[in-house]
Amino acid sequence: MVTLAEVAQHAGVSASTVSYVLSGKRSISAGTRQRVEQSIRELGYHPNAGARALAGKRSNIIALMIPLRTDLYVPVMMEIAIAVATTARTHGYDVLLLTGEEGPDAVRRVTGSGLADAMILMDVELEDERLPLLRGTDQPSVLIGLPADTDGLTCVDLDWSATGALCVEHLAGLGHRDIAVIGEAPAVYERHTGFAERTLDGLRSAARETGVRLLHRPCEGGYDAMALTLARVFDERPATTGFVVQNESAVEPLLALLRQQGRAVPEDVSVVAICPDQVAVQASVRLTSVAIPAQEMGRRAVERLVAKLEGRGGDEVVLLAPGLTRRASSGPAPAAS
Amino acid sequence: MVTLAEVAQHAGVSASTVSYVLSGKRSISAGTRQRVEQSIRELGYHPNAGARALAGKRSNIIALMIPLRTDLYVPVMMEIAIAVATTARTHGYDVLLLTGEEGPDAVRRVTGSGLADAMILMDVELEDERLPLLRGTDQPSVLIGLPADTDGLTCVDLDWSATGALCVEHLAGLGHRDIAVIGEAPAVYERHTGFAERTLDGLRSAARETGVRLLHRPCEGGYDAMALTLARVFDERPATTGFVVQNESAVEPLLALLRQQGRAVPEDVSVVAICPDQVAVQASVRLTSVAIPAQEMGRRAVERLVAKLEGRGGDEVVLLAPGLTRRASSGPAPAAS
DNA sequence: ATAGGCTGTCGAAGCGCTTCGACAGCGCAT
DNA sequence: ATGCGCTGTCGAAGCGCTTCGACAGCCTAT
Repeated sequence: MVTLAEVAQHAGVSASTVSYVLSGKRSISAGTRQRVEQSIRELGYHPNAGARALAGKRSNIIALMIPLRTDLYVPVMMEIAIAVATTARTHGYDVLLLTGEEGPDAVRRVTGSGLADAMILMDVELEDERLPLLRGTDQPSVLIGLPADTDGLTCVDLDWSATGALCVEHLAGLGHRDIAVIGEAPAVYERHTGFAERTLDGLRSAARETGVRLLHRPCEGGYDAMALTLARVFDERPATTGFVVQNESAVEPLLALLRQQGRAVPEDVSVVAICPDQVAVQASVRLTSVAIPAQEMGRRAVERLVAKLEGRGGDEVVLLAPGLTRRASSGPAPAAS
Repeated sequence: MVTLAEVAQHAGVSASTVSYVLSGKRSISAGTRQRVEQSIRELGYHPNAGARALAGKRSNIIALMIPLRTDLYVPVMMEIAIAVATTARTHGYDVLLLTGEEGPDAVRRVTGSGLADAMILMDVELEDERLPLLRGTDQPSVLIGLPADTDGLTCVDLDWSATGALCVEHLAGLGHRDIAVIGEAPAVYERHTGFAERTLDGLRSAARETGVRLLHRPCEGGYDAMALTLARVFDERPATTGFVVQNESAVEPLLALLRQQGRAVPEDVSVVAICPDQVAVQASVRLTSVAIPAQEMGRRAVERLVAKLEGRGGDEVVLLAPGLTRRASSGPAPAAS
């Protein structure tokens, strides 16, 4: 393994000079710089990460804590993770992957050991047990998701409340008066995951304002669960003509069931999904949807974090504005029969 | 930040003693050990990762290189990544997340800087450009996937050839004589991803042995692409009664289309999928499937890697035996009309 | 009683880097 | 011609840990 000292010797300068060439923290004459850079290339030098972290007091690593559960929004999580990794690299950081499994201990371990300079937390619950630790340390962090109390925290999230409202407004504008919401699995609500509850708030208040009747039913993914839920919905509200689907894995089952029951989309029933665009366009009916901007969430989280690491900017809550794309699954409400 | 020296002082011993308590590399009297452990707890000490890496010449980090593409097998990738992270933790390692984006450079960077002690590569192509680097370094690595030449490499993968064979044998055993294979997207074959080609080999040789006619068609995910592919299949081979689907995101569209065309599953047409079990049971017809054991692949990869890091065991190719689970989507071939 | 071997602990060196203060050499203003 | 401030480079200290050799004290075999 090539060391700084070897590079220095090869270039005929001192170790500190090489270090300054690398960091740019002091001015170096053009000639020296070139000689050093040449030596670095010739020897294939890579600075040793451990030594760097020890001497420089920063590891250039960002920890990313992803949920252990694979039941929820897998493609979204994956996309966020990849966006985080890619964006981090463009800022010179690597990403350490932590699973939610260790919980608060992972936070303690990482901050305590200097393994990472900062962390990004996903799947934040309203009263997350990791939050007190984050508030109690001076290590920068960013949450993807919004807890109940954002005081002293930096958060990046889709504006779920506005997302919910957008869905209802779209359907209401098309004349639908009875709307059913196919929600996330019950476990998601029990866990008090912020986005689910906020979406519901948005849906409800928009329903109130537009005078629409709203029926919300949590639903596991999959065909059987959806069949059961759908039967109950039409049982309770036979006049339902609009659906808002939040659970990605309930979308295709819903469409299949509606087709099977002879309800045409969008002639008889309109469907709006909250899901990544890719899912919306690949479905059996091209779905009117509000996109979950996973990539942007990951990117923005890293950018906020890097800003904090560089001393720019403090705590802030970034809420991304939702956008609805109209596709083939929504249309005017059928004339009342 | 608490240091080793502070712990030592607090416990009334020397720094090296504390170090030996932590590492267990020399015997320590019970009394001393207890006093040291007590001090560690009281002070909330966490060893500094950088210093440890520098002095100990190992970072206790495993690098995991995942594909940048989000078009392929996302849930499988995610599940593997999580299994890797979890298993690594049980062996005392953390996981660094690299995206394929940097390609071979990432390998150089990580091995050169001592950032990670070892690496796991996913999405390995038959002639992967990262392989020469791996062969040329003494840093241990494990591939998830099988390149053309496995000499000097350790690989973990599902036995895709046997997987393909299993699918055909199952359908042939049920009396199907004409089988269509809905493959991965064309891009996957063009990239020469090993698993796709190997599966095809397995399918073909089993078809030869069982005297079954096989039609293979690559297919993008989504409803529209599937519709096109399906039309072509029945056009070319009207007598097709069996389907093997490798592309996860083509499964549900296929089922919907068959239903729409009045072909009952499994009475008229049988479907076997190659996908994670979760997908198979959540589909609109519970699918007969060969599972992709994502978790086990991740776990096994880490275990091989840790073995190599500890000097146990050398290169080895681990092929996991596939298992077919019969569910509701396959049945006897209909009597020839 | 004495030599030899353990066991448990310590001090010091060193891992490869960053960074601070020092200073040589230069050009400029006086 | 002298002094001053720059610019570019260097040497040394130190980051927090691991590990090696040394050695004190004790037990066992002679």
